[in-house]
Amino acid sequence: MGRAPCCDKANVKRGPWSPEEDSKLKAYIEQHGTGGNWITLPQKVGLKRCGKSCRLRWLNYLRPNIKHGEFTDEEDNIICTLYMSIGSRWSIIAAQLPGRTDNDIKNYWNTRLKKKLLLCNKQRKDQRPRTGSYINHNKLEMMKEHENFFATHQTINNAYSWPSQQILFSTLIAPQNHDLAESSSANSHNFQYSSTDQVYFSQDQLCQISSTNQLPSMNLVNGNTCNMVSNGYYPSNGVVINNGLQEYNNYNSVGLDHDALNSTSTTHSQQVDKSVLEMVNSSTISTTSQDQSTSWEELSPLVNYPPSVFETVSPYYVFEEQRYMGLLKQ
DNA sequence: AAAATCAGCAACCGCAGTGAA
DNA sequence: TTTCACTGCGGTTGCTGATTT
Repeated sequence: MGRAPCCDKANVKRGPWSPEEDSKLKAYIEQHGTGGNWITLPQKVGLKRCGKSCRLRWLNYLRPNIKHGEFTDEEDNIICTLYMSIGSRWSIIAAQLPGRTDNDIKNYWNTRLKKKLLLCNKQRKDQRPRTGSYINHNKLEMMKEHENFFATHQTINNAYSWPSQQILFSTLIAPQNHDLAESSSANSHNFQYSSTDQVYFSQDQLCQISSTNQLPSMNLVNGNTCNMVSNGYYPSNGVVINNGLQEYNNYNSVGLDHDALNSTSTTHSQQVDKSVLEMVNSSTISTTSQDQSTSWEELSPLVNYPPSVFETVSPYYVFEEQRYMGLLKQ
């Protein structure tokens, strides 16, 4: 027994929207809003459409400031970086790209960006063979650097008192103290994440952390801007996820070493996001249909050890979801 | 020129989370 | 505490135009 359908499928129109339907829906919402109830909206508007269909049409096509067309390099970079770190959480990724919808980004990734990355990777493989000794040497160095970083940035790990205004930090690794996330349960309630892969920082702390970085800025909910932190994640095992295509050829990238990743010291391995481990273990990034699945081996060269990362590194990457959620509430 | 294949993308489906009753 | 309607999201489908054979 499944759940009841949201509408009478026999009596609703499906398929592409006509210009008339678009203008009806747009005019109604602009005048009256959604009323917080999509299910009853079609009836009010006079459309023979499912409420979910109306919602989708509005969010993906009709609402103001929707951006269609070519993605910029900067947008490519943001999508790549976030996908590599948080996976296919398209709504979160969309929150970083004003005017873009999650559906747009999902389609763009599946049809073009992924291929672009794979092509890029193939070219690199042809040009620059890997060596095991290089991997091991750099991993050790990275781990040492990482230890030093945390030793000198204790405020990041030990700041347990949070001012009221908070934004979400999502991390590739769980924070040193998982209670950080628990302590913000009221906020975490608003976001659908497990407590092990998120932690909240106040805006003050965020700006303090980001003050040394060199990456593009990002708009916060209150209108302030904050720079993206670092040029990649900085997980405790020393693996750094690159910030995208532009830096792609600048680093002596090495592939992710499965054994090394799984056998890092206990405290480190415990902090590696389990989804990453799953990807590594399965050697596959789950995408959509089977023929579109992407091998982790193929994409792993995006996981880099860029030497320059230590000059400006901060261990976390920021992203902000509330702007997008705000749009949804409009 | 026609058929087959591919690529892009809009739209749908169904699950999970949420909150009100 | 439970139930259920509703929303939001990610995965998937299928249509359409472009390209290749």
